[in-house]
Formats: sequence, C-alpha cells, structure tokens
Amino acid sequence: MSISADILRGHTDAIILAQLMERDSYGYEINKNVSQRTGGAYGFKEATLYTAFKRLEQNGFITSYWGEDGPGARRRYYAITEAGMRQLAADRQEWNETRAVLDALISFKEG
Amino acid sequence: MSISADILRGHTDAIILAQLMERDSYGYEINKNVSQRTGGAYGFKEATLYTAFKRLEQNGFITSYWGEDGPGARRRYYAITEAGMRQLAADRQEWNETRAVLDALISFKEG
DNA sequence: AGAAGATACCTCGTGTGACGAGGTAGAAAA
DNA sequence: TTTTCTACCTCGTCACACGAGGTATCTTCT
Repeated sequence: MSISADILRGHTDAIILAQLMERDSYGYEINKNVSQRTGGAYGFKEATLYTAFKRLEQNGFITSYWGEDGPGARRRYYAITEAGMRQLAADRQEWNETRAVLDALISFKEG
Repeated sequence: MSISADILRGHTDAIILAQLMERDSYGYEINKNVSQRTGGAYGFKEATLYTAFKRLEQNGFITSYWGEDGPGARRRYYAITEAGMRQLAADRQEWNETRAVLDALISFKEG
C-alpha cells in the first residue's frame, strides 16, 4: 500500500509545485500555463487554485509575496521552498506509481 | 475542459467495472485481484469498495445477485450491464487523457 | 470443545479537496 | 461609460474515501 489515499485527488498541489519549479509565478499565470501545456484540455477553477495556494503555504511548500506595483492588477507571487521541492519529488514518484497501477487495472485490455 | 472534475478521485468505479468486464465477481475477490495485479501496491478499503458497489448499482452500471449457497460465507456477485460497458469505455478514454495531462504537467522535466 | 483467524458481507460518520457562486478592484477596449 | 480582461479572495456545499464498528460462516490450531 505504498500509494497514499489522496493520490486520486491531490494532484493539484503537484502541478502547482512543478510550475513553481521553473520560476516564481502567480495564480493567473500558472493557470494559463496549465491550459497551454495541455492544449486547453485542463485548467483549474479559481476556487481550486486559491485553496491550493493556501494549503501549500500552510504546509510550508511555498512562500508568497506581493509583486511590485506595475501596470495592471496587483499580483501575489509564489515561490517554492526546499520542503516544496522535496514534496514535488515525492509527488512525481507517486504519480509514476499511480500511472502504473491504473494502467494495470483500467487499460490492461482493450474492450 | 474535456476532463471532468471527479477524474482525480473517481477511478474506483472504473477499476471495478474493468474487473467485471472479465467475469462476474464479488467484493472480496475483486479486491484480491486488484492487489495481485498491482503487486500489492494497491487495494481498496472495504468501505470504499462497498460504497462503490452501491453507487454503481444505483447508476445502473452493475447488477447484483446472491451466489448459490456453497461452503464458506455467502457472496454477493456483481455483473456489468450494457450501460456499465459504455461507462467503462468512457472511463478508459478519460484515463488516457488524464495520463497525458498529468505527464505534461508533473513529469515534463526531471527536477 | 473452544479460540483464533480467514472469508465475506454491511453501515455510519467524518474529513477533505474540488468548485459553484459571489465579491473586490484596477486597466484597457468598445 | 459600460464592458471585458486581468487578478485577487471567501464561503458553503457536494461527493468520495475510509476509519471504526458490526454480523455470520467455515477452518485450523491447541
């Protein structure tokens, strides 16, 4: 039972952490990147996104800071922490296991 | 947004349907098969399993009947319906999409 | 004979993540 | 000036997973 319970639901956090691994970013941008990267196939609902930020920050996986005032609406930037990086590594491994498990159980035979 | 919300959580039903695609079966056996097929990496909690049966039957994706009395504890067998087969086909496709999406978002770079 | 363990079923209550709905506010476009 | 886009946030609800607890039969061990 190496796969934890929330694996079927908690990928939101991993996706966000993976984005922040590349560079600091903010909610709106992360969501646009997700949409782009999946060819429009997937995107977070805003409520989902901001709940996730809160959770991630509470868990110490990300930190946040207000972006410098420029033109346009204010932005809250997020940065991944060391703990966040470790979490992401664990999440990636968990995803690999999950994929193997579901392939074995769902796609094991056509039809 | 071709991926529905519950995809991150609702794989239980698809796994059960996939098992029933091979032959009628009952709770305990399905769970053992799942464990076996995944090398012990995954198994349902009983509560999860029986909640899923109830849900699947209510949705018309499976039907159930008591096994003939033999030695050992009584067994309730489940059989997949036509609607269940259609659902399974949809679930399989959804899983393929989910896998692509998560690969793109989580495993896109080794970090 | 009695206890323990495997087989096999079921329900209730709780926790949590996803998200619909609703709200704020500045900038750009119509 | 009204709408649209960027950008943030909260509250309440829903659905699924599952811990805990319970029933009953059959086999195995002592």
